Amino acid sequence: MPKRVDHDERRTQIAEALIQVAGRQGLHAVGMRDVAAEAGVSLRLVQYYFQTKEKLLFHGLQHLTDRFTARVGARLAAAGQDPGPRATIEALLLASLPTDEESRTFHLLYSSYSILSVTDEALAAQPFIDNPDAAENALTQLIQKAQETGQADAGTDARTEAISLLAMTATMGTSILVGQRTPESATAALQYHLDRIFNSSQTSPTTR
Amino acid sequence: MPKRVDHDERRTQIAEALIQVAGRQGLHAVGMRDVAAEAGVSLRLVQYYFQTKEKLLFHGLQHLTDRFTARVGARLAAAGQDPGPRATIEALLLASLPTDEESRTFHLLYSSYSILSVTDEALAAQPFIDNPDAAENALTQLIQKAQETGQADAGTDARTEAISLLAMTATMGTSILVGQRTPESATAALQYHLDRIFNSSQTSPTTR
DNA sequence: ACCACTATGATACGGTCGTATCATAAAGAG
DNA sequence: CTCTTTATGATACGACCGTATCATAGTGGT
Repeated sequence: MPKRVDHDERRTQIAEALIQVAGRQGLHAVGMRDVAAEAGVSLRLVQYYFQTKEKLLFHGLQHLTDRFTARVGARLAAAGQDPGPRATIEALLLASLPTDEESRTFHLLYSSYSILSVTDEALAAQPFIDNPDAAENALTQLIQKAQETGQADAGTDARTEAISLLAMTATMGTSILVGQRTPESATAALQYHLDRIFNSSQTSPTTR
Repeated sequence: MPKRVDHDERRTQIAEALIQVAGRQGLHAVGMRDVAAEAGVSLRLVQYYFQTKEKLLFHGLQHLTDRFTARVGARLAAAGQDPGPRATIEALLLASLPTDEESRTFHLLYSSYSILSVTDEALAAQPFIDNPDAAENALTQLIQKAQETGQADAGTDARTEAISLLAMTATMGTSILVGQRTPESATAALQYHLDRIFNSSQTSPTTR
């Protein structure tokens, strides 16, 4: 049966299997045999494409961030072109909340990787989010822009507010994940702060 | 050498060994043999006091929350009696940040347990924080009280602000843990919001 | 003084996991 | 059409882990 097959495609398929099973059992509990079974291939094949488990985990992480980036990008595009700073921020933040199965897996695995990287220096060396400050900088600039155009209260510290929004969103995501909070209440809390930061121009309907 | 020994004391000793080694290697990586070695006892003894690893983990978690509760209580006591709502909130929040080795371990293990409980229903069934809403309710009441006495801006939603402060603090803690943020910058962001919520009565000097 | 029970040690067992080895079927090159 | 290379399968190995078993030393009760 061995035809000439696209390597990258195969690797992607296996990486997605890893993400699937990790989302189900937890990242710590996935073995190479689980991944192989989930992908519908033999254990040997997983070894063939990723020589070691460590490399598989790294690639899976990479694939996860790629998919997440694409997802956020799609949400932004869905918000329309130039939807205004507030709607843009809303799209960014709400896209990060675990509201469906895919984003739930995203959040769980991101958190798992983060916690793992505290005690695993090999993982910590991996640049596992493109740039940890990228989102922070983007939000800061959006808020500053809104302040300049009078859409946002000029009296607030844009960077601190950006940091705060991201921090809140992260914890809200985890709270949703563990069942302590509903997506609705998390969204409400975020909206509360957006209402505070931005002047009362109405919310873009496409992002609600 | 077997004297009559206090069981609870022994269990505590072993649980602390678990916390120690888990803080070093990560919760997922601790084995019973590691715990035994860390406690300076034999593997058999760990089995003797905790029949199964699951029970050991549960007890370790329990012990962790107890120590954390005691720590927060000590911080509150150190803030003096009736230090005012803002100082009390400051003490609560800052006590949760991983600023020293002990609180660093606390935060790491709490986070690990939380993430683990998403995919481990036995852990999820454990009531692993006394009451998840206890801190939220406490903060809400403190803010409300300050609003009634004019110490805080009456125009804010006390509960949402409480939720937000706790959410921010949690993420800040993780950020400090992974080295993305310094304790100082985390504190500064929290102070920013306290300054916003509370009227400009100066901060209690004992908590800075 | 002896007995029964608590406390501790040494070691073994079955399972799983990551990895390695051996084998071989298919496909492109000449 | 062979031959080399790529792709896949079956299986084995050594390590480790949680747990169980067997043994025994010390101690309190009577």
